[in-house]
Amino acid sequence: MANRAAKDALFDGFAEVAKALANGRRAELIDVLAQGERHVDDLATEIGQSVANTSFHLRALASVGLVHTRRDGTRIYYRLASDRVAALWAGLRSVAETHLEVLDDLAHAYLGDRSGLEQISRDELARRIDAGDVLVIDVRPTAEYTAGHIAGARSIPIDGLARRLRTLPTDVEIVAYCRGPYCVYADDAVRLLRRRGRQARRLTDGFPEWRTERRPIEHGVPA
Amino acid sequence: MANRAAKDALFDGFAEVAKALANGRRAELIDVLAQGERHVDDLATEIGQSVANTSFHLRALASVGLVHTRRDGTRIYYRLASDRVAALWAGLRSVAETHLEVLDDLAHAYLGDRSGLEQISRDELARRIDAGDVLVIDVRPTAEYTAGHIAGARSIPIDGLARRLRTLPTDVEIVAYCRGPYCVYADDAVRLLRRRGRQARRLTDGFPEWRTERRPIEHGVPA
DNA sequence: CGCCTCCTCAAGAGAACACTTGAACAGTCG
DNA sequence: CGACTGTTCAAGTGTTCTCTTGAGGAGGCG
Repeated sequence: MANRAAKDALFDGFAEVAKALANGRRAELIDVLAQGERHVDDLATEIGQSVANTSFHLRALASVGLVHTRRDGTRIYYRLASDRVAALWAGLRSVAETHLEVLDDLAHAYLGDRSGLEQISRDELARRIDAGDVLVIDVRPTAEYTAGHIAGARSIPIDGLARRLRTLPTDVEIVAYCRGPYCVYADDAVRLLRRRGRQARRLTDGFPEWRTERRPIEHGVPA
Repeated sequence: MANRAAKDALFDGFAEVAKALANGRRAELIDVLAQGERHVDDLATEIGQSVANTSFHLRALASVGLVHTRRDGTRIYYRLASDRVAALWAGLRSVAETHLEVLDDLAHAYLGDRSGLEQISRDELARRIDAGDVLVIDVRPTAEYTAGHIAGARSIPIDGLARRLRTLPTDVEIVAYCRGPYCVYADDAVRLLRRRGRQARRLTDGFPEWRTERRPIEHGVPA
């Protein structure tokens, strides 16, 4: 090998990027940021860590260019650097799902039993939206809805779903969606709705996948 | 958060896969294995490490399911678990290329000046192969050619190119390819050929990308 | 201008990682 | 069956990583 040191350094560079994803808390951050930008305090609560530690992890992500920041008043908002990062995160999940044996157990421990949980694909949901015979609810936290949501979806964060049940029409099927296939919010929503006798399914994956396919989205605060 | 411990464990699971890629030597192993299966001794030479250390890294990759093994005689061959792993590796490179600032410098230090190096896309190469007015040479080590190569390509490992120059026709353009965009073999081949007055270009990327697109490939030892 | 909020930095403890060396193991082939 | 080859394992050392605590900015708002 003519130039071993330079080759090693180059591949160490690629490894730096992998290293940024090689921590569960940073992976959670990426997963949340794939929904849209958020500020540090918020992210700390989201991943259940101290603000200092969250800031530290965000710096680790920023130092290899995976996230960018902007300031708004006293707050600093972080966002993914590009769709490529979201795609890399999706690829990582896909590989883990396919090849990492323990992942099934881990997923089952977190998600619980999904056998009675009916799902709907992005394609079918798009058709149903066009037909107009479906109510799409976004059960993620409000901040994520504001940062971007499926066009026409209504924001009903999972915490407020039970209370707001009576405001939902009874004559159409309800489709709930959240962050992605490993997010429990939509699961919880569908289970709750079905217990109350509603016709409900969850979108198989979540908002980032919808956006990545360039399907119609909207931004802005809930009505 | 209802179930913080289970969620953390799940994301630690995803992070395990990233951790497997989070080392320069393991990244080199993935890059080589994306060409096709290889045995441990061979891989150790390829990445410039001891056999023991290489075996250790391969175990790290195997423990998260990224690589599989098979035995043939006294040798054990490692291969990527699936195309998804190759795709993840490609995604990682793409993100690093786009977002990691130092990568340009690292790449330049290893690859040298590419300004005078003419490239050809996969699409165009496919058309030229159909037209039959091009000679495609595979300048990777023989083991990689044997494990799989572009249909119709001739195996001329870079070490033997100068010696075998006279066996190449002078009336067609030559296209050299190797492992991918960060591989120097094809660069060296094109530079050598052009110094000798031949018309030569390199394929922009390499064999794995060609295979991923399901373009025609062949297996087997050089003629 | 000074206080306040939000975020980052620095130091430190405990755990995990990378690579080396030398020994042990597992098949295979004569 | 015994020797050999190719591979893995185990122990050890120096380095890097994670998270905590408490102090130190940066910028806005009263």
